[in-house]
Amino acid sequence: MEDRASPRLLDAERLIQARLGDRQLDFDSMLAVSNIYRAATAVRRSAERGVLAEFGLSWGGFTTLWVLWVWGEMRTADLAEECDLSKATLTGVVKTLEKRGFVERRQVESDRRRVTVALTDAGLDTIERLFPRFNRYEGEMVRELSTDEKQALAGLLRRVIVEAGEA
Amino acid sequence: MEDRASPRLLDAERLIQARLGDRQLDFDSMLAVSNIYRAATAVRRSAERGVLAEFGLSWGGFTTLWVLWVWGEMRTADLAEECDLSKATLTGVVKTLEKRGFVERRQVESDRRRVTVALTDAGLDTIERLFPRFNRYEGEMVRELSTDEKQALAGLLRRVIVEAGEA
DNA sequence: CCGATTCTGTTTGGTAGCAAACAAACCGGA
DNA sequence: TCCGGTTTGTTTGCTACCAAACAGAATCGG
Repeated sequence: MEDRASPRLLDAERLIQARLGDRQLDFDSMLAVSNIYRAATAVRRSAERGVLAEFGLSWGGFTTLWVLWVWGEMRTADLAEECDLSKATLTGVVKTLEKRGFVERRQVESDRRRVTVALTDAGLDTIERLFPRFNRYEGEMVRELSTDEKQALAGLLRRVIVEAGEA
Repeated sequence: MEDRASPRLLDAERLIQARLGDRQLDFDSMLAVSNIYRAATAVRRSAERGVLAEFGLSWGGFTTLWVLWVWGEMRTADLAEECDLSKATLTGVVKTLEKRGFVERRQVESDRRRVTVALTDAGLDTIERLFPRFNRYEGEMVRELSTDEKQALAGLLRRVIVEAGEA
């Protein structure tokens, strides 16, 4: 019942419960939220040290390439929105990707305030080679879960995203 | 059925599916992993802009205070481990918390390489006032979920943490 | 046209985060 | 006693990330 792959509680959780057990607190919500954060950190770290390191990309850099691949050339503001980054952060990420030769900036003729970002040939080649490997890695991160469980997880998280996104 | 609180897919997910639908990919795993990350970002951002901003604390700073509150005075290495940060990062976080007067470093007599970190009175006062509010905020982040769903979410994530933590 | 306002992306100034290099302290064997 | 090897926390050098301030460009009212 308490096997390695599916412990009822992590050790840390057990200790916290023991130390704070008599205080009045919303333990279920606390575990849900803190596990969201811990899982995200674990997943990101694992990806950056594994498949992304081989391509010299950070999580944010990968996300940006991925979005440009899916959506094509985009205005800076839309790209930031889609990558879930502030436009200030995106400026930096794009700068790094430009240095690596993966993307290029293009001035918009009709409105010279605007800038679009597009994949270069090298960037396209990279994301096309990288994405299948990244997707396989994603599968490994959740390989303990059945298809139904993956969908349930994504669905539960979706409701948290909607809720937290508004607050 | 497709109400705001519980959409089957986010808009972005729908678009990605439309654009990549004919490629061979593990869509379930992709959605699970990317929603983990998006949810964590949303939760962290919301907390930092809300309750944590009032106390001038980042997510990492809060975590550190919380761990010290639960566990008491700790060696640097154990604190980093428990906060899920590298020891290099922890040095910086502790430095910031020291500036704010929330924690203090103590040289260990028996082994002068070692340093422990402990809450100051101000730090203790802060975390005792902050934690109940933070916990209430956590409840709001997942208020759309029933108790069973919160536990299911935490349990599914726990298995991802174990898996990703090893890879 | 012209001035005020709005919009867009970048810069600034700060914290956070990591890996790798580092220095100091400890330890163990000769 | 001394000399390698190990452990511990910090420093260094880098990217990422944000909010707020900013500057240039567009736009709209008159």
